Amino acid sequence: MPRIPDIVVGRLPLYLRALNRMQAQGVDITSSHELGQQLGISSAQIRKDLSHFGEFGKQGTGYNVVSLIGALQHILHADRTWDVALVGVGDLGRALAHYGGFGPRGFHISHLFDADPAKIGKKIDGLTIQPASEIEQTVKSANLKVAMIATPANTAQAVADTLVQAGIRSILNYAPISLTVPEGVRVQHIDPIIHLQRMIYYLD
Amino acid sequence: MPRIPDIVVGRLPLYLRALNRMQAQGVDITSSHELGQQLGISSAQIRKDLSHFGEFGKQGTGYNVVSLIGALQHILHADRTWDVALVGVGDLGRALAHYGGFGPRGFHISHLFDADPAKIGKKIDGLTIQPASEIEQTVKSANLKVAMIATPANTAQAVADTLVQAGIRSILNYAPISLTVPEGVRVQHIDPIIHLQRMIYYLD
DNA sequence: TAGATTGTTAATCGATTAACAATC
DNA sequence: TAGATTGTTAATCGATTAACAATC
Repeated sequence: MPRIPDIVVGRLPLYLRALNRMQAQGVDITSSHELGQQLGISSAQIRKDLSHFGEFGKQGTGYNVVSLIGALQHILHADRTWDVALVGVGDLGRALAHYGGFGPRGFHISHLFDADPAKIGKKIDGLTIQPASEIEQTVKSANLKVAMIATPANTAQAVADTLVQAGIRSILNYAPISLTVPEGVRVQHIDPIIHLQRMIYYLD
Repeated sequence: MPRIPDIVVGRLPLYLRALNRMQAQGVDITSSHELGQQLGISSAQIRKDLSHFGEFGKQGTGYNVVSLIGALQHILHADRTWDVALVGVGDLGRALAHYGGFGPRGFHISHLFDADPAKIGKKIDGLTIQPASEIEQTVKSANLKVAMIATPANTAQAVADTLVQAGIRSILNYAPISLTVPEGVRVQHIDPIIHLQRMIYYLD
């Protein structure tokens, strides 16, 4: 497989989400044009992106929704279930633990951690909250590769360091801070303030 | 002001967040190099981005943290408080309503809406949940421009249409669906699945 | 077949980076 | 002054788009 630009990989999940929606609505076949309209992306870009990975369509017809979903899931490694550690069980962490959208898309929150002694041992949806001190050993023995951080900003970097130390390679960070991680570890940041500020620039 | 590329505007909030952190740590002066290291961005890019808006540094010295914060807040329109409507008060909506990070950054959740009759009239942090049927009138009379959607996917587009109809121009969407909005309305999507899938591609 | 859409190439467009004169 | 860092220009790099032959 040739080197794929990050920006191309980043769009594949958007295609997959739109295709899943089409499938749920009973659509069998789609085209790069239709997909592009739904996503606000040009049809040429969609065809170009897909062409990095193979040929998935049929001239004159378009793409079979189900088989393109399968192909994209395979490319993204979303054709299996990934266990995920969640560190920080405050309001946001609890909302994430309850969120029903992970399971159907192949992610399973398998472990919860928190630093607050009052929370240790409590259960959320049948999952027991473990002390933060157990992160390293637990993540290692469960061989987890994916984690979410939902702690306050001031502890997020230390948590990330511990997670990486334990073998985590993908971190979804909800703490409002830029995390520094070694080469080979991926971080994605979710900070609503950043998104809001990107938009209010355009307001008067 | 010349036309600024979206991608440049999109980085300003990241600069602002890093600078706020520096200020909290008592740092008075920084440089494009230091800022870039913290964010994983080249120093040249930071200087180029800022140069779209004016001259904020001093040769040989760098940037005064406090005054660059002020300049960026002004550019982004983050030097005032924006009232925000929140539609959908499930687990996630409640977590957002409780989140303490909005106020200090100039956002104030001023109205809550939900479609569930059982929730109407209940209070969260002193704010009464209003019925979704009141969105249009309330948003208009409060002259709100910013909203967050935290409803299920199947109602998000209808909610967005109503919000836009009522004058909302910036939507932060937590529902896992691509929203379609008219020209002149900005949408930012927050969907953890998308971010997770972007990362697992790189795992084996 | 006629119509439609893919996959791909080449051209265009835009963003990033390197380098340096200006200057604090 | 000597050292450092800005703001900016020009060069490089990469991404997007337009266009079309291939073909279902």
